[in-house]
Amino acid sequence: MRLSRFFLPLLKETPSEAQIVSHRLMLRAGMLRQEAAGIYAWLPLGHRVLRKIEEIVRQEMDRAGAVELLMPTLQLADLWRESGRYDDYGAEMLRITDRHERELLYGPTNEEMITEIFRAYVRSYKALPLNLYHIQWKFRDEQRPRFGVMRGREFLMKDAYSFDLDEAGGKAAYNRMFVAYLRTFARMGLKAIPMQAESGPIGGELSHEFIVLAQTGESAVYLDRRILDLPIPDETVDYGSDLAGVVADWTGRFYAATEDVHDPSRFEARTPEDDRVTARGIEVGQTFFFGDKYSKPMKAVVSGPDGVERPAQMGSYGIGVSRLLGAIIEASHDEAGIIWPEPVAPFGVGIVSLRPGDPAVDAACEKAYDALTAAGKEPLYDDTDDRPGAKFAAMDLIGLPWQLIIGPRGLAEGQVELKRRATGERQSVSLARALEIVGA
RNA sequence: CGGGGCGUAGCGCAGCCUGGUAGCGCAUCUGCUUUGGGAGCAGAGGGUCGCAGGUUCAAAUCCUGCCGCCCCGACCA
Repeated sequence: MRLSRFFLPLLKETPSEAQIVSHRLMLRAGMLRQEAAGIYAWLPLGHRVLRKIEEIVRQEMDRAGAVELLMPTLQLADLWRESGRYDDYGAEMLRITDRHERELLYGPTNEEMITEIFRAYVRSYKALPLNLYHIQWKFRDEQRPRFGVMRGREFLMKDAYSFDLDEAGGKAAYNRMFVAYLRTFARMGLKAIPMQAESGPIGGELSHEFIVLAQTGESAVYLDRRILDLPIPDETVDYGSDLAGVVADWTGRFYAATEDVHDPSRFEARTPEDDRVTARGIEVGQTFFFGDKYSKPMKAVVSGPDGVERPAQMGSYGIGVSRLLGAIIEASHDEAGIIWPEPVAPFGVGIVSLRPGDPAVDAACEKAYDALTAAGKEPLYDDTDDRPGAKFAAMDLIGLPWQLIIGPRGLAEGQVELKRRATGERQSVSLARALEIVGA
């Protein structure tokens, strides 16, 4: 992409509504525009990151055996009356009436709808286990939206729903999602720690919150340092095998709790003083196993091998896709701007032309642009007439992993400059060598 | 939902107390000069002062109501 053809409305000054660093940086980097409290338009740069995150989530869900579908944003109130949650949910649920006076709601989650779909088609244990997921916009009418995408009202969420015949099957499904979550967040460059959680309005007794550690996190967390060194299952993990051991490693060995459920005396009893860490965290996902909480009232039953019908054992598994943008920035930035982990960066390499119009500079930039494009590195080529200083500041702000700086001075000596955004490290090398280093 | 604050040009703000018909910086546009870490000079465009009433010869300014947004708390993916 040529910057002169892109839409990247950078702000030099910080809009006054933005309080936390991720919100400020997303606005300044031209990723996001607020349209109403907690409701945002995703500008091209933000949209590219959103899609990258979504794709990682999708790949890991598919790998774990989940099947993607897409449910609507609007749901009938009657469906929610079946589970009893229409009245329970309160003012957080956005309720809408159509021209026929039909009561609708903008879905805050989809347990009822997925259960309705399941019961319409699935009758036999032979179709199980089944895990269906979608990535869709949700709406929760927060009393006080804040922190940009970290706590918006409209947000993009991946939610998966597992169906099994019995509790053992349901817990195995839970474990598969648990492992998939470890992998998903790790692939985005995040340390997300599963912590014992309250299950809130979703219900159920088995639940974990996945918490990203960041100094600016919304809530305090307490954990055993050693949990940070536990290995993440690699891509060869066998989702057909028993994963209870992996889950037990992450949940049973070391203390980790959010402030809501923190128990100081247990923390001190289980964790040596030197390993006790108090930090702040951002919740990016939550897993629930809730058995027949929805399947029973909604009559989603399957026949077992014995011919007896019983309610499906269900779990649900959410990831805050749009919130992850904020969480990643909170965990990865400096004074100059964002530092994107490579897998979610909107572009892989920024090419900075220090003198557009100079034949040698133009030729070198074009060559780099073609090579990087061909190698799938998704370059962003700053071919504008801005001054060098402005270009450097812009590149640092938008946080691409690499900056390839090409100017007449260096080219005269056969060199370009390659800068690593994360470390600030620069090296002067030949263009060919620079392309080799970034993998083109 | 309790408490507080703010709505003036795309962004950041001053002006309001003490009414006299709107200003600064950045950004934008034009020209010239510049060009390796957010350039300089000269000129230009852009605002029903959140909305609706009211007071007044006159309202950004005073009064009333409404709307929107932000912050602290309670609550939450």
